[in-house]
Amino acid sequence: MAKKKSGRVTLQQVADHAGVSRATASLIVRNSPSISDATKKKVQESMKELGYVYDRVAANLRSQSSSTIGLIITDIANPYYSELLTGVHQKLEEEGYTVFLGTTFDSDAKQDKLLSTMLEHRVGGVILCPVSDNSPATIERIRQWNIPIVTAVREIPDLHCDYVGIDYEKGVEMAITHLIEKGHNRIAFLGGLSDSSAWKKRFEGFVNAHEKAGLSVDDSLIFQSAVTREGGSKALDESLKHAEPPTAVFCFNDLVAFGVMQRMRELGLKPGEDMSVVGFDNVLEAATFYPPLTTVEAFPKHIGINAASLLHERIKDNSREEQRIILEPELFVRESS
Amino acid sequence: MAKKKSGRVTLQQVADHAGVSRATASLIVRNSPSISDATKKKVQESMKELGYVYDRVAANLRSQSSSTIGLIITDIANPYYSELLTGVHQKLEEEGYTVFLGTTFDSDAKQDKLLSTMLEHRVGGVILCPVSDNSPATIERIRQWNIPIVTAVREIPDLHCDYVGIDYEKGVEMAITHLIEKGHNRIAFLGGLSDSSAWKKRFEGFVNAHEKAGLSVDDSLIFQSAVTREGGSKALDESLKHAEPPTAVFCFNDLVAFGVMQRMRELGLKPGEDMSVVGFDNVLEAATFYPPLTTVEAFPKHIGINAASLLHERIKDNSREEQRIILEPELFVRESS
DNA sequence: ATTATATAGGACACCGGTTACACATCAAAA
DNA sequence: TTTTGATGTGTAACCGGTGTCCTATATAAT
Repeated sequence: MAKKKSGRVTLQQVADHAGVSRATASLIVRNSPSISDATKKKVQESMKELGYVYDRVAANLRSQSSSTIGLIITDIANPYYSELLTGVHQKLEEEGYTVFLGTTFDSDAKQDKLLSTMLEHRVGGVILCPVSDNSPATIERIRQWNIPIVTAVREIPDLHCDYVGIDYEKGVEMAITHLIEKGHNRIAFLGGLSDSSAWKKRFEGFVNAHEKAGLSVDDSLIFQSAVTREGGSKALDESLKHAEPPTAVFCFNDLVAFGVMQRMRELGLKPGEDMSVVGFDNVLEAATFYPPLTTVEAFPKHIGINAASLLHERIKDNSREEQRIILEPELFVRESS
Repeated sequence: MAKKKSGRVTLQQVADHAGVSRATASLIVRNSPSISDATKKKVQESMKELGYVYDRVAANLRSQSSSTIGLIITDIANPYYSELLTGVHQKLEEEGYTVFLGTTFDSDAKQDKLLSTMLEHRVGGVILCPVSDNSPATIERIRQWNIPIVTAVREIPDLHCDYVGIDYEKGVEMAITHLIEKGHNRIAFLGGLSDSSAWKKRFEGFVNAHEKAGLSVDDSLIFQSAVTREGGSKALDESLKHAEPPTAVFCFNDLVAFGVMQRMRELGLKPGEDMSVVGFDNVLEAATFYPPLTTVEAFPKHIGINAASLLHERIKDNSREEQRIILEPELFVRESS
């Protein structure tokens, strides 16, 4: 928060310099058609000469509009989110929005604060990748503000708003079915926390695939952990302590899978040979990891683009029917399985 | 850009509801000491009841201040920048700033547009990771605006402003000296474009290390490429066409090194055995790649934190002496060499 | 009782734009 | 000649806060 006695050139100064009124100058910056070419040119020259910089903030204040949107994600260190961010940026910059970025590190409190801050900054709307457990208070606040909002990646239960995500259940089912077809029947589920909705959806897919193959799920092969490389490493250790260790592991996401595979190598195990590993997300690194990771493409960039489009639509008409876009996942089989 | 006939609650409404003047209410949101506890409480209750949201934009307009800063980077897909971003965020959120993010993809035109947009949004200052070649026009514009600005990662020649970076020359020298000590004397330099200042600095380090060891640099072992995985892959191919191929390669950065190592495996070569590879940056992935990459730590997060601090200082006093912070690089020897 | 000094709160202009509306000018239509 | 309408520009209020200055009341000091 800082003071800046800026020597900012104002529209008034431009108008004075060009010998017109401020209103006329204003019409020119917004290139209104009802201005003669002569005055237009005259004023534009004054602008250049004085080094005029348009003040979008003042303009937005008066016109009750906004040219910014907020993007709230959980962690930029996760390439999944940086790809999503790329998608959002790409789409919204086309539309002339500038993006406020905030990261929650999966903390509800932080998310709450970010939402407030962004509102205070008059964002036109928000794309929110919610934390894993949202307090009812947060949900209530969002609902009351009635600001254009699109959730992405994770859905907030009970909050009815636009949403973009993929069919996690189906994605996991594809991955597990693939492992079962490869002959595995003791498949572990590593990583994630079972109280998050993201985990629950994945788990349903996990169960479905087993059921369709006539197998039953062994609950003792479920190992929760933080959704990080380190979490994956620890979860693997736990799973290997099992009396009858799994022959294949499904990881909550690619980050966890990387941790698992790294740990396997440390223990002298070869991913893909001694044990199959599949991940979820298909971040760029998945294809270049050694061995390349079998994983489910989760289209982060597409999610970003779609979320941006939905937000743009909603900003134009906040009362329209709410929309959900669920992208179809895709399995990429590589050498880790 | 969107219109929103917001049902925003204003300070006036709060004041009316509480039976005080707008000015008094204003003093309360800024918790001025000269307000009695009774009225303070009364007004705060009105705020809660009406669901008042502070309008930082209007406040900033009047007080000629800003609570936002702009961060301009070249590419979020590069983990180096996402780590830098994390550092910036961490520091500036402490100070109460909100961050506008923009990515240039190394295009001067895009950078120019982003700078304008951010100025129009009244940012209090900008942290700029400049594109590799800045047009003189851009430089002149930045200079004229006289806005608090800190450059990071790359320096802009002729633009005198605060800067945070590392000692690239020394970093490369450490890496090359390491290779020479391992017995290599035909070392290739892969990736990057020789007209960027970042490339030139690295090259100086490359030359210095050779000179100190009494070796001469073979210009035919320099292969430029885009600073991406694909670029690295192609550069490696080129280098292998050489009549007398190198026994070790130095890569412009880790991304290039990953491309190089991936390509090596495709060709049946083992990084670290058939050919040594070193990178630059030490992104998180470097330690978990297979084989783990020998590389020079470039402290992106620290750069971010330092840049944020410098910017904060400069915003407080734009006329102070310009500062440069050059961090010392550090070599991480791993299995790729 | 009178003056001095805080203390609490109000009135009003202002930040840099936009907008509704009024007004002047000039050409074409009646 | 008067009316009509289109075109181009000015006037003044307004967006939602902050800053400056001023007044009313209470308390303390003389």
